[in-house]
Amino acid sequence: MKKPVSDSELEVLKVLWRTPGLSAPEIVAALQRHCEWEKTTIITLLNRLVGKQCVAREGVRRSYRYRALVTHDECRGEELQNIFRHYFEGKAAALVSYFVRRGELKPEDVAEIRQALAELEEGDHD
Amino acid sequence: MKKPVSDSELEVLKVLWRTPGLSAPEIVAALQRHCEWEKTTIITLLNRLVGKQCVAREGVRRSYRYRALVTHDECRGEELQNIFRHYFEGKAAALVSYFVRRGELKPEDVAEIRQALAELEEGDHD
DNA sequence: AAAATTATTCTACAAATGTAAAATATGGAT
DNA sequence: ATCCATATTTTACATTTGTAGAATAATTTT
Repeated sequence: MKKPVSDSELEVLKVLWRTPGLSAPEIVAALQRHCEWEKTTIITLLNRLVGKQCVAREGVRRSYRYRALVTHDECRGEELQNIFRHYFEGKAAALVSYFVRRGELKPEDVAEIRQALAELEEGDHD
Repeated sequence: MKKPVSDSELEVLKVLWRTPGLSAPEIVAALQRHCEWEKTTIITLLNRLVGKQCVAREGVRRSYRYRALVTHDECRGEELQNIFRHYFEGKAAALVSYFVRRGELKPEDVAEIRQALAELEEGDHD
């Protein structure tokens, strides 16, 4: 059971997914371009991620480097699994139908989904 | 901004979605058929839901009746919106692609999704 | 070397969540 | 009227999350 990544922690992870190997100050800088968090807030989140083994820290004091130990997809997976089990009894189709019902799909989305499904069946032969 | 419903609270809500107007003891009984929670735990959750105005309580002491004030879909919406914004930048197609990539879609799912998309385009003319 | 700057750790604290025991109130049985 | 069973409220307490100030350590500048 992976520890869950909280919403705030996720923001930090996103930075590391984009650019692995950043230092804490670099992460802080990157995040502060878009949000209002204090430096220490961000570092707390970073450390919590290290504690959860979602991020690894390497190097020596004053020049630590961080990189994500969980992938974007893995993380989404965790959360989706959750909502999925709780709300859709694990049925992906129910989830998609849900979006369809709510009219949240734009024409491009529909096209893209069709595309994805088609590719799925491509590789499906035998 | 609706207050979010926690995972445990959700279980209680589910019971009320299935059968509106139950009393606390009835809710307890229903839940205990599937889980291990103590009576007081369940009632705490119920009260928190009332506090969040997700459940209404009516009647007089010793025979209160409860019913959900939020729908299944509304609740899913909240959570999905969230994960959605956080992980898929709000793109439903990205969500579907995700499932496709992970091979989580069974043939029935694919069929169901196609179906749903088709219906969507039906109603779409003009 | 002392001072200033910067990186990192510690400590803090409120709100939310998961979980439930203890206390109390009330209706029904005797 | 008293006691018992049951319904409801209070209180509790650990953990997680969001948020950050205070303290400390290490490096650079003067």
